[in-house]
Amino acid sequence: MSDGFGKGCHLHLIDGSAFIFRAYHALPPLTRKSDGLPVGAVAGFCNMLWKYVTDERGSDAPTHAAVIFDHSSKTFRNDIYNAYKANRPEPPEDLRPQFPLTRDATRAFNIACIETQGYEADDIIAALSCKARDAGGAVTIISSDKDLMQLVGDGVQMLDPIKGKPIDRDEVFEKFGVWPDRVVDVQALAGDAVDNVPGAPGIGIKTAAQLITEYGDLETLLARAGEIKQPKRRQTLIDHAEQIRISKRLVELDCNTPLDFTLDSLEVKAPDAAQLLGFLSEMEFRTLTVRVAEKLGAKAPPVVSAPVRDAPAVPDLPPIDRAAYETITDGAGLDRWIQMIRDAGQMAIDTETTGLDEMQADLAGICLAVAPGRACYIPVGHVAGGDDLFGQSAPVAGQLPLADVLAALKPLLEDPAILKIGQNLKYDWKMLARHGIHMAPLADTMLMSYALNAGTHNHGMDELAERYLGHKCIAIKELIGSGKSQINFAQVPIDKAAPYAAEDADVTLRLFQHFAPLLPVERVTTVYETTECPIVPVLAEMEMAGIRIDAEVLRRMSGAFAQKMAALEDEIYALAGQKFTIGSPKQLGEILFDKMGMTGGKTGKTGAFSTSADVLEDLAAEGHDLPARILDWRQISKLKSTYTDALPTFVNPDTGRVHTSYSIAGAQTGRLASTDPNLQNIPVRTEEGRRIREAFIAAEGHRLVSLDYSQIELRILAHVADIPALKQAFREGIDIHAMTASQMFGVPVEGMDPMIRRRAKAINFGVIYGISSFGLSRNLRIPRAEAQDFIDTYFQRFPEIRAYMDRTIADAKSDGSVRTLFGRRINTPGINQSGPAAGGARRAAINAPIQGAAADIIRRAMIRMPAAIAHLPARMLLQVHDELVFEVREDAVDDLITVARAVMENAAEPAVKLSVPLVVDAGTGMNWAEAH
DNA sequence: ACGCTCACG
DNA sequence: GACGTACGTGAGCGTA
Repeated sequence: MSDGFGKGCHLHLIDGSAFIFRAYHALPPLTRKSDGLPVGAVAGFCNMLWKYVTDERGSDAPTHAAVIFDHSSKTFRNDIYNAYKANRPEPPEDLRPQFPLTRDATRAFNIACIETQGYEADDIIAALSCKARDAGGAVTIISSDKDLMQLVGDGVQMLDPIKGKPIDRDEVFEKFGVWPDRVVDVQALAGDAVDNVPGAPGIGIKTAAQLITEYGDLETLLARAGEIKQPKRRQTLIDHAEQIRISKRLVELDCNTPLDFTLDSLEVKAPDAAQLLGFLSEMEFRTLTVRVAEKLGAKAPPVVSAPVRDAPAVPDLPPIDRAAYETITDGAGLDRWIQMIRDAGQMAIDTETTGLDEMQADLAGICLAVAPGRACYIPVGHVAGGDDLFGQSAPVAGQLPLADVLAALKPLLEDPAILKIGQNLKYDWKMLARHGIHMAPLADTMLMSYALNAGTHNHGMDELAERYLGHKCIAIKELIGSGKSQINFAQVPIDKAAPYAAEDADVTLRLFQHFAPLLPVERVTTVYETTECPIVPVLAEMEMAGIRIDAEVLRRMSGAFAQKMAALEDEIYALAGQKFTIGSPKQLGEILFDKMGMTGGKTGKTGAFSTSADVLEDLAAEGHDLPARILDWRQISKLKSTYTDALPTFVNPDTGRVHTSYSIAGAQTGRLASTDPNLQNIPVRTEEGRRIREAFIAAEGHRLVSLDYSQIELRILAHVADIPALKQAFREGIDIHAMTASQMFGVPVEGMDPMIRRRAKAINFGVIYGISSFGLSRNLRIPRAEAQDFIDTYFQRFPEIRAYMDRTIADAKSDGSVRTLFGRRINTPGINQSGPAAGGARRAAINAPIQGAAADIIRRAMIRMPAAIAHLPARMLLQVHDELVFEVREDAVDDLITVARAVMENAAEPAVKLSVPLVVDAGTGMNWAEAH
């Protein structure tokens, strides 16, 4: 062949079997809708291949590629050692039929698909690597299997497909303690429980590496085993020499595995659109089919029936056609649309504005849609491109006046018989509220997706459109650019803006039609109707109210902090013996650990030293001064940059107040999140930090009132896990942590050692988070075994908690989701993973119903609050997860506390009758520090 | 853009 | 038998 494999070529070898198992464990057990064929692993496999194929690699792109599979479980290694891989469990029932399908998938992607009877994939990969390397080419093995690491080096590298991280000689050395050419020796000694490679009993990787390093290689070691000093180790090696040699043959990969094809035949070919799409649609992978079709510029074949959860069959809709949208520039056109909306009884609406801060942005236009494909754009604020000499831009001619448009739409927008459909309607609600329009009733596609899909994916419109409509929206960047040259939406020419804007309304309407029927099917209608939608106007009003800030106080604090930091910096440089960037963990780590030789481990990921407060506190406790000063500096620096410096920049010049924005669908559990600025993490735990709250002040003649739920998550735990001891303690109003300590350690509550109570408190919190002995030991700085003892005692004393945890995990596994008391669903797609990720998914699943129920309760309180306090000169300003902050005229403080407390304490009812009381603590003052 | 660190519940 | 671990967030900084 003229262009045969050789120098300059790059061969990619994909470990297909590993892909399959990873896909199987990462995904819920999907089945093909039409016949129930299990296809979850195939789906994951295809997604991974597609991601691999579309990955941009530039000059590193492969010229040749193959996916290699294990042919069967019996290989030549079983002739060497018949127990080889004997304790491997059989593959799960529903995975087996998927093996041949993954081969079909590989061929459909037009990638060479290789397997050989009697050999493992690893052997074929080894043979191909050797052959390609000898021909002068480069090889990348896409796998993280440690058994393949012996092949690394000399033009052969590995690539971890999950982390996307190359594995080179250094990584291999880190793992095995020897270079790749001696890896088999170490493996032969250490053995492998998973593959049932015996090795030498009692010798692990560490010892093996040490021995090999000392003696050079395995044969030398075995020959000179008699010289080993440690008697036990010496005897082991002598007694098991044969077993070790067999082990080596088991782990050693053979470059001479027969291959019945040439390297040239592995040349990379573009996928054949028809073949690939045919396969994907036959598997009924709707989303992927659409995505692939789009990328290949082909028409997606119809997918007859779609996978269940992800994408139910979409009714026949006209395709999205941006040319079909109208631009409304005259009164007659507007009237016609108003009539259409009245006839339809619903409208999708989206406002286009000059910025993202809805407190300050101006309206550029409004888009409406009444049916899929029927959408319009009403420009009202577009201006000519460039600014004139005075920084003013001239309005573009031919637009309807803003006031006229709003006057015409107001009756519709406030008509209780017309449903307003939007994506993130809080934004549009606030824009319109500034013009005196109070939209109702509302339907929000973002919140529908949140009710259905929390935990599965995010809920931005572009993502939803791609996922559920198979449509890629115009990116806003294409219109307004990005970075320094970014313009605002009003400066976009109307003919460019209209298709983008109208498309948003069209897409929103289509998403609404997609989601609306799913809410009852998935039993999330109640959550959506009672805790998602009604919170929109409540939050909008809170955000518009804002909170008053004393910027002068903050500025003074900044000045004081700056002085303190300067002094600390001098001290730090002196202690370190040099100047450096204190804020750089990298430089700090080098100084502490390399230069000054303090002891502290590296972290896994980047290999950098950890300099977190945890580590520095330990060092400080050992008597080092530098880490202690660094901790001081960090604390001040944080307070200054994040709070005292930043907060004044958020003061709105028109209102003189700070207006945060709450994201309703941001957190997976139902909690809100606060941004721009985040007012949910204002310091409180240290005295110095707490003083920042003094700058949050009430308006003239007013007070701030803070009401917060006491121990709400533990109370919920007591209720849902049905723990009699805990419930009774809450009913009797006794100190819950002291009670726990008393039960665990058998000491009386009276006169308890605070240390013991602290431990019980840590365990109580640990339970909510899905406790582990490791976490508890770190938190309490006690040995792991001791932490484990505490946990054992705790579970013994409160067995209901263990039962609750097991139940929750089982639910998550069988349903793919967990629910709160109020029916909120949080999906748990990672729960069936294996490996380290599984632990995290399990803890998240345990925590979600508890944190989520607390979030539901305070949401319910917030929704009822405006009506409950309407008769009082008071308004709700902030929410901090279990706390509500109000601004009240000073003569109405007591009334407000009485009313608001009642609303909060009864918020679970009537939906849920809790078996423990909810208790709300109140505080009041001129500022937030006093009130909290 | 990403990781580290740290503020909150 | 090892893995890496408390749950949920957002912001500022340094580094790439």
